[in-house]
Amino acid sequence: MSEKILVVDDHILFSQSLKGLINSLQDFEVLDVLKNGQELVTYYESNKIKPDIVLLDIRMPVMDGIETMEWFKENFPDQKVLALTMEHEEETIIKMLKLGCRGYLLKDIDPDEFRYAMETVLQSGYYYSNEVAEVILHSEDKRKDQFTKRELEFLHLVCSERTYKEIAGEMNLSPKTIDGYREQLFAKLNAKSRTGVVLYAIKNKVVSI
Amino acid sequence: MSEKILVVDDHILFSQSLKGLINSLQDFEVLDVLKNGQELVTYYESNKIKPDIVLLDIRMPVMDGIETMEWFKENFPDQKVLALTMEHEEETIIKMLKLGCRGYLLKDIDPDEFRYAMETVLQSGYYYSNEVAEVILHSEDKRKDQFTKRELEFLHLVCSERTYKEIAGEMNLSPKTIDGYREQLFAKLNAKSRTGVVLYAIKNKVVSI
DNA sequence: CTTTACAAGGGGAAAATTCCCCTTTTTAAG
DNA sequence: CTTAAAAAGGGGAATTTTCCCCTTGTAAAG
Repeated sequence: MSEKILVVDDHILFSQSLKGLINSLQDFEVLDVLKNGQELVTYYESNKIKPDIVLLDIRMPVMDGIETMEWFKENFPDQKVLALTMEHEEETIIKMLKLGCRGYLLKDIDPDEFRYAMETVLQSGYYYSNEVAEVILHSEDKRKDQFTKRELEFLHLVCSERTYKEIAGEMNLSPKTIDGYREQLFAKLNAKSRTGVVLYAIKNKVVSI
Repeated sequence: MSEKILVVDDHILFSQSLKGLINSLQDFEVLDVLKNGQELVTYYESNKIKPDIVLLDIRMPVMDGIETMEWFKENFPDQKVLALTMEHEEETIIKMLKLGCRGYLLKDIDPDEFRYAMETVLQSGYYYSNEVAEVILHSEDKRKDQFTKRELEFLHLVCSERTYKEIAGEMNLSPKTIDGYREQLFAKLNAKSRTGVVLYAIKNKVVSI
């Protein structure tokens, strides 16, 4: 009896190719190939066969992987979902895992490991590649470097063309306090200029533009 | 007689899946699957069968797609190469085409169109998807707003923690000249601070981080 | 109780950025 | 030929950012 797989990825060439590969694996068959989270919601809302595993990309238009995981958490919290993506950014990995994702696969995984990952999830419920395990291991450490509420507020304003004086006005603070926050961010981010802070914030997706 | 394809992509799951799909197409067969430009150079330097088409990803470690195209231009200028990538950044598209790439495929192409693209390249030499054709059509317009060579050089250095004085040293210019360039960028980008310039450059993917 | 973290703030000044007024030379397009 | 663009650069100064030295008060944890 075949394990049923649903593939959700907007890169059609990839998803169709992957369908071929999965169908060539003994014990696995692809139920359908969907292009985004919205199509998946529609699929679940119709009386179609539910899959054993959902392979879910993250970067998709209309409804992305994170949003889709949020929907699963609320509607089908036990559905086994494996992220399958190029995104190896820590924040994304942690977020997906917290939302109940059973594993996180990068697209450079080889087909044997891919098959092993699916089998592991079906048997024990979770699969972590070495890279992802590293991220989880170090994520507790990283938490120590998180920003305070006020710092984060300041950081968002720093990533704009406002002068510090203007930022002080917006936050109802003295320019001297702003200078204090600037100093705190410099220390935390090992930055030596506002530009450095901005580059860090955007690069690490603390702030989006 | 089958058309011979070489797949160059570091995402193994994708490339192995794609191999399966291509091999399932009548008249096509995959010679080999390589992980980066360096592996491809090694392949060409050995006495192996040359492919009819190379499917080449851009973002790869060790030797990327651009570098690989440069190698082809110098060593096998007539080799038919199709870019196959997620990168829909205009600068990248133009660069690849200028280096002799016969077509530029995005990974959200469907398998039928994919097959048609390969057939078109084999027959007439070139294939452009609608999206890429748009880029080419508008790239002449855009050139009017493009940065000069020196401005671009400066812009990349601005998106760093170097002081203008340091940038002047790196570009072998006077700080007054740097100030001139700063002014030029401010005018072109309607910016009023270095932070504004940095935000624009990153947002519009003129500079990547 | 002490210590730490967070929030808010000060004095003073050096360094960096921005601004405002220009210049000359070379090259390419009309 | 003229004009515009690109490249390189200058004097001078105001504004902003960064730096270095601190402070107090509150809340939470040990």
